[in-house]
Amino acid sequence: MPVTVKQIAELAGVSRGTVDRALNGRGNVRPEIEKKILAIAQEMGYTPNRAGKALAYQRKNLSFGMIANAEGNEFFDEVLRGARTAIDEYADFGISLQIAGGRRYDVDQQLSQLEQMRSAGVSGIAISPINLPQIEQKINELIEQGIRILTVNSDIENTRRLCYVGCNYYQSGVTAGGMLRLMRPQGVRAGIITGSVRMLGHNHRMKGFSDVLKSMPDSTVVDICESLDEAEIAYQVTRDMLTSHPEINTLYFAAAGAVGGMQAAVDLGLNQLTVISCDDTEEIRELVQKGLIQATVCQEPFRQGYRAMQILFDSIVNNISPAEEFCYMDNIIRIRENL
Amino acid sequence: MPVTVKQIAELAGVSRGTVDRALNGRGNVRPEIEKKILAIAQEMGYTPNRAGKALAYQRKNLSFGMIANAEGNEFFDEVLRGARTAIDEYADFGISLQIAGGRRYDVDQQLSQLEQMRSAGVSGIAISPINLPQIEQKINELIEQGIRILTVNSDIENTRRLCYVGCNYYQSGVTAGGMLRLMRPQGVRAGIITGSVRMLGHNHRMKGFSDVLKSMPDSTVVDICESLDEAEIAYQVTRDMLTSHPEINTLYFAAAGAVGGMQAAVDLGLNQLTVISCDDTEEIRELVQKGLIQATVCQEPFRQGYRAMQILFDSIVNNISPAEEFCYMDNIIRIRENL
DNA sequence: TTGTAAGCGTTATCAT
DNA sequence: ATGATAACGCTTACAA
Repeated sequence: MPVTVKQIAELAGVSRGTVDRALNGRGNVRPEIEKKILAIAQEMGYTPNRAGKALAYQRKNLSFGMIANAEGNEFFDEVLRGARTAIDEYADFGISLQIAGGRRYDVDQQLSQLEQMRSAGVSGIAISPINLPQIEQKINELIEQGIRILTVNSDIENTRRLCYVGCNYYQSGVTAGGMLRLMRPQGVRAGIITGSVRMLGHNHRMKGFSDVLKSMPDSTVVDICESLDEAEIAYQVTRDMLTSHPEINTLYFAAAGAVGGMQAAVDLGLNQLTVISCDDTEEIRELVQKGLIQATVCQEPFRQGYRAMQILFDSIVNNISPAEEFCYMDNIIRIRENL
Repeated sequence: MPVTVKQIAELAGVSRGTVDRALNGRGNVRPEIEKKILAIAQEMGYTPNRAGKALAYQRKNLSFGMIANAEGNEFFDEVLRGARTAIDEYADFGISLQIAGGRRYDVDQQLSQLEQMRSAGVSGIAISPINLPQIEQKINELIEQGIRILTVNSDIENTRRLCYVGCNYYQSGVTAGGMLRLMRPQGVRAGIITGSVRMLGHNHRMKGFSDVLKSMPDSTVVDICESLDEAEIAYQVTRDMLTSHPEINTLYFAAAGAVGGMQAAVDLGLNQLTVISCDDTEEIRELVQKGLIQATVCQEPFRQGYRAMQILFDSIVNNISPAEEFCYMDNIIRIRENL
């Protein structure tokens, strides 16, 4: 039988209002009474009833924000779907979700989106931040004003963000390397196609992949090139790489770009390559289905969005801080048979 | 702004009580009024507020039951953990969980557990059933009396159970076969160690695995043996199999038994085997870590328990039937690098 | 500083 | 058959 505010009030010989003030540190309670109330609550193992809270919270009309600058990106659509699913589960708290999309890598846009969220009065924000000092500063400014902020999918330093929710990029690379180890245990000549060497996550993936490679006999990374996440560029750089390094027998796509890149391999008539990629967009799935990609390492985008909202909720509504600073998703291996 | 019973009542010109009776089919409402109310609710897109419901449900003191006869089984512990986690999230509905454990394969025990749940007045039961007619009959009897029942991890036929929640065994076998395809694309001579040929799930796994093997050049299943999920038996039958078929280069453990089986392989000095197993108990993880098992195909036990409770809840509290008759978990591939 | 009372949405009981 | 009312637990505006 769970303890209620009412019971605590009776035991402490005060009213429910006073208990509420004490429990939630709203002030205006005589210190000795406050102590007594907290002690009783502690001893009886009081946990607020979620339903009661929800009903009362409705009138507050809280809202959360999500900033992910990746218009029409299939991956981020999943993240958003996860976020919406979580928010739907908080419907009885009257919490709504504001979403800001837009172009990638546009600093001014992201700054103004943050500002707009602030003036809209959101209580918390999940953001996939551009890794620049101006953004750091703006984030800290909002946090200063009491807004809870966490990062999703990519992280940023020097801020007091609640936590990071997303891929463990290094381990993603290690896992890709592990699949390679099982498929081609030696004599690997790998070409890596990354998104951008300026993207921390992509670099961590490459590091993880390379670290595994180093432990394998007679295996090396031959070359690295950048796709900038564009199919045409991916096509060209992959084609160039494969042409100038005919010894390459393995490709690792550490970011988007597999579609363009594999087209190059097909055009060059290379069908003995071992290929590993990231994520499972529709296009990637097709390539896995066709056998052009042997395995792809995925990062649970849905859960990223879901967990992000869950953590904001716990922080704002229940005043519970995230258990870990880094909330990593699982690195899921997909092959043709378990797509 | 969500619609409430109160609003519907005003619009229909009746009291909240009447709306409640109409909406929940409790009877005692004039048919014309009932129709009108339902129409309004439909049109306005009424969905009951979860928090309000929770508060009201508290006094009902509902309870769910879980029957899994596998005392101290690491796998089922995870299923139970998932179930408990879900129930904790329904704490504000005042729902509790009754768990029945005990010995495996004891029909009388399971029958009496079902009976005990009934007399304890549970509203729903998740059961990992023994696949026998007596159990079928008992399950149908309870369902007849209004108790919602679903199966977890193993299924049973000829019942009106809500749905099955658990492993897609066939696809689990296919996935294992897929990993083999990537690691040893041809010339496979496979030995399979199953749990029991009387276990449907194990058979489906073998079928899936064999189907993939058939599509691979020069590959066959050499022999199949039963471990009965006991380490010592697994040791002996694996040892016998490997001794009488020295051509075996691949092992597939379609159930528990990998620990005993791999001990046999080690004792025989066979260290070039490709080995695939199921699940990720502590012992399996060790074997993967050591490199004796290359990959293991897991079935999300936590989520099985969690989903089972979620489906019971939706059925009982929200009167929503499960979307699919088969609620399959994902088949997760684990290798050393993403354990 | 503290208490009172109303309100959130749903359900159940008791009158009518 | 229907309506009125209270109850669930929490928050808060207002009164004392």
